[in-house]
Amino acid sequence: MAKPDAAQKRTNFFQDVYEVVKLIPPGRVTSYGAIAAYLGAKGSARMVGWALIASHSQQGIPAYRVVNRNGMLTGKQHFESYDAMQAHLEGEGIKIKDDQVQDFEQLFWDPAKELL
DNA sequence: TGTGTGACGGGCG
DNA sequence: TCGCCCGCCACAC
Repeated sequence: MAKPDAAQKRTNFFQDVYEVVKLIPPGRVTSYGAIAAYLGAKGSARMVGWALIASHSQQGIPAYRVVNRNGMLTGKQHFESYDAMQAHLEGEGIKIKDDQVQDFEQLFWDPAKELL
């Protein structure tokens, strides 16, 4: 792989998470555990969430399409604005009620299943 | 070098 | 049924 630059000292794990998140189709959402499982880091969903925090340094990372297993926008407070995450999701036709994605099971996008 | 933290998930009382 | 605890691995101090 490309030699690690001082400015790009991110591990492949982070980049891997970014790639998966960028593959999430509009109007769809996924969970941290699903991405972690797809990366083979099942049980380490926390790492995915950590990578999403660092995703702010990168562009084209629709982190707002990633929610927890309950479909709740747990990471909204990490966005530019407290309601930015909800606004982005609603902009794609996703209904949000009380920081929770409506019809989450229907909008759920599993990378290990859809992307395969 | 070691300790603590964290946008989670699953299990147990 | 609701709530609490433990486990996972990478990064920051």
